[in-house]
Amino acid sequence: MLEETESQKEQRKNEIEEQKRYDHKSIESKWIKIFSGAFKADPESNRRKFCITIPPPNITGSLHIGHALNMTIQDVITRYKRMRGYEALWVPGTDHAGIATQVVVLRELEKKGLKREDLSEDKFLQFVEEWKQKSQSRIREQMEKLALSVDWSRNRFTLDPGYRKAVLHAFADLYKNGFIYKGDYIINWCPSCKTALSDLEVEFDEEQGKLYYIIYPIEENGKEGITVATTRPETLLGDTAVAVHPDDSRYAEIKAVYVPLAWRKVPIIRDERVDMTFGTGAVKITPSHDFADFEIAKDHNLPRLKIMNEEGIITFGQYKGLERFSARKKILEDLKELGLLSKVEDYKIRIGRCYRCKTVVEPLLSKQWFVKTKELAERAIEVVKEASNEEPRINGKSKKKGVVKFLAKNWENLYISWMSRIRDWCISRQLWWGHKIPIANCLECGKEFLTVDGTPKKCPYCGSEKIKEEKDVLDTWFSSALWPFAVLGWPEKSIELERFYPTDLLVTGFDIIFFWVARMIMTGLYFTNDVPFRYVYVHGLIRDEKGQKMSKTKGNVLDPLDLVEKYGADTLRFTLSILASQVKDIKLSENTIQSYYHFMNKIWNASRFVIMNAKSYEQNFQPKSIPQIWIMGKLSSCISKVSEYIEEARINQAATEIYEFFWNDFCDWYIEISKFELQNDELKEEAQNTLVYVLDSSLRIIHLFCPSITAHIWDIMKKKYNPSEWSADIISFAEFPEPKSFPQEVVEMGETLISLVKEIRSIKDYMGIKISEKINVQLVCQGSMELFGAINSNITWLEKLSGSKIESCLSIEKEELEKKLKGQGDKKYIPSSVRNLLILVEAKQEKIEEVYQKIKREVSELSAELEKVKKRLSNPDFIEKAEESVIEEHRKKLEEISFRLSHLYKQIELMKK
RNA sequence: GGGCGUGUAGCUCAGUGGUAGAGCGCUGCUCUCACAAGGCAGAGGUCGGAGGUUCGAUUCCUCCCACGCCCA
Repeated sequence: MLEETESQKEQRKNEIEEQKRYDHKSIESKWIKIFSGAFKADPESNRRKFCITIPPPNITGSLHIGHALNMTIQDVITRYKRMRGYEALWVPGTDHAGIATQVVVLRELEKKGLKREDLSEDKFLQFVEEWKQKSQSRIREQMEKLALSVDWSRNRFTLDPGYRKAVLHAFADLYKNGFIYKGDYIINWCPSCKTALSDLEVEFDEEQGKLYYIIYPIEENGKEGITVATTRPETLLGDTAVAVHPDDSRYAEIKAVYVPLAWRKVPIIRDERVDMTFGTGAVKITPSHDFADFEIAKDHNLPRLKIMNEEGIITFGQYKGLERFSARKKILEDLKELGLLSKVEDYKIRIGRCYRCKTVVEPLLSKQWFVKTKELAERAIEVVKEASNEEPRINGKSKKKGVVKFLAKNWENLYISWMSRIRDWCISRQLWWGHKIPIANCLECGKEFLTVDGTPKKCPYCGSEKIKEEKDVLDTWFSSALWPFAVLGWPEKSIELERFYPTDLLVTGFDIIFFWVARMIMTGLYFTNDVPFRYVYVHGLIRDEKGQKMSKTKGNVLDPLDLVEKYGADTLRFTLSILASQVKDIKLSENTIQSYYHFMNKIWNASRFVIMNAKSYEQNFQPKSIPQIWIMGKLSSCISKVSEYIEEARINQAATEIYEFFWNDFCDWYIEISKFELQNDELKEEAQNTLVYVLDSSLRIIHLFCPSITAHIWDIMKKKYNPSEWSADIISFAEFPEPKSFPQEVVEMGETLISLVKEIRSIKDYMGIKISEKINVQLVCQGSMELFGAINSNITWLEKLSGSKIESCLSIEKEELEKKLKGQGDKKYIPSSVRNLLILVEAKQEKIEEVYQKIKREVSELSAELEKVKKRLSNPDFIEKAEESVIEEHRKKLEEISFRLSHLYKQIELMKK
């Protein structure tokens, strides 16, 4: 797949060697093409499987930065599993998003001067079809630019023919088994979208409104009666009762009142649900236009009277034809005139608005289809509760089958509490765009029947051809509830379903746990008798740098495509990964993204160094020097940690871990040290091997987050070194690195040597000595042969990196030490230490005073620390109860501090002389 | 009103029952042949407040304060 000619080889060589700066553009455009065709999963392979289905983006437009976060998380985990040897399938797709798409498309048409009323359904569907195709190709392009490892051959859409089958099958099954019913019910109605909305599609907010006190007279056209308080006076036209609390003595005598303006005589009913303290304690009951009233009316057998139509226009009496808010005005005027409006108060009301078009939602009585949820919810709660004590670890060992584990407990609680209060789910929508409800009615015998198998011409009961099909469509969430199994071929017994279901992980934002996650679990259990996914990872929302929600109207959106263009997908993905936290929203600014571009540049340049300096590579090598063993040891612990974090879906931790290893350990130290090893004939070869090995492993890890840059460099390395172990064509299919073990004491020796360099640099700095200026240093090894040997065998880089001339000895005579500290001629030494290594740094006479202050401060800090440690160690409870390792650490620390202090004290004394 | 979450360096946030971390910003030095989008060295925090558990709390518990979200 990646064969190349000699001239291409030359070009490649020049590219990495000549390009001093990382440039994402050409690299990413090359690799996203390769990635887009590379991840076709094979159901027939005999690897373990790992499967994710994407939360399908709506075809309302393009992807926003939240999608980028969501998809990055999925990709990191999928790529990890794939590199760990799993047959990984990540199914992409899109959602038709009934109401949302209809709103957007109608808006588009309005811009062209076309109104909904002027359109036929067919015409509209044609427009939507065009829109869909544009939107889908835009989404695909965006996803490809994010370098996601999805299987494009299995791309799905919630309204494609295969999916339609699944939806029909599901509806028919639920219908036949009595889980779907049709009924008159009060629902949320959007007069602008002209459709029913589910409870979840209404957004409630406190708004400033008014509370109106209206007198309901006892006599027709009278002035005396019961005063009721309401926030929606226009609904009084539909009142069929006034309710009071049974214990409310104020109204005990009154049996009936007249509804003003409508002049309907209605009973006073007594119901415990009435709040005696609200308003006057008497409330109007409008069964057809209020949820609570609907319930109360049902229990008291009150008539239901509809006074408003689907467009929010009054259909009753003298107010007929008035829009609801103008009707309110007119009714208030009329009440005032009659003296029946006794008071108006400012009042904060909870107003529900349509989540798509923000129109004030009207509770309305209407005929709708519902799914009975109680029974379905019970099982869906069970499977989450059962997983409650499982480890939050993907494929954790003790994971039971058939349960769903939320990877953060708080979401689990939220899910359970919501599911326990679930109401029947209104699934019919009065839209053009969606799955038509597969039901028809016979106009002759009046019976209702399913039309799942094509449209029947006749009624199956009486044979009449006069039938009427349902016009309503299904709630979008009805079809997306089937997503995890429908995309795998359900209801067919496909090989994919067999092999990849139940899926392993769902990654989603918390805002759709109820809309979607809960419903998938319910339908999954019902239809497949299994959970749809084993783990749910819930991530936060992306906000702008001020913590505000991003929205087009606020103009604070960050477009992922813009960001990819400017900084590259690798940078964006790494930034999102390192910021991705399981509990909190993410505040993202462009500045942050920019700073991680530096990391890409670092990867690029470190790779340049390795590729330019390592002429060959032998994978099976034994690191020789302390720095080599040190970096290999650090790499191993980095690998272990990253693996663990990924499996716990702690993406940010994993990203931080590799970032720090790569930059701080590999670049800042090992590469610097290797510059000297490469000039040493004895170490040269192993240094090259170490460089290539560590870079290779690092790239494989970073690949999870930054696919293109790592694939690009790895490809160059593969062609250059091509060891037999690198069998994969591209890094995406290479094995994830495995940790190896190295002698701990050597790794620690490496740390000591590095600390020594840091210490000398630091001393030089506060003495005001330039980096380029060399100073004399004497190291006293306190009798440790290992230390003495280590210093001598690493003397070249120790001297170069610390900017000093080092002399070392095993131990030093007391007199000689004092002589050095007191000074001889104009030479005087300053003591310092690292672990048990005494460092004597030659100081110039005129710098001594500057150093004195610094040492004094250090002494006081160290003394305080020493006291603390001493106190703790002399506490018998501590010795008795603390863990042995902790005590040991404290002892070591005590030793180290005392060692260090003793020299500093001496210095201060001597300085005073 | 109920529930959940958050409060750590100037800013954005990690993290942990045993000596406080990163990035950006800031100060000083430094173009050393992978990288100045770099390197080196620093300044800066009683980890929101008060109690409690513990040998030991920034971490666990309780209460309080502030902010945010969800539900009524």
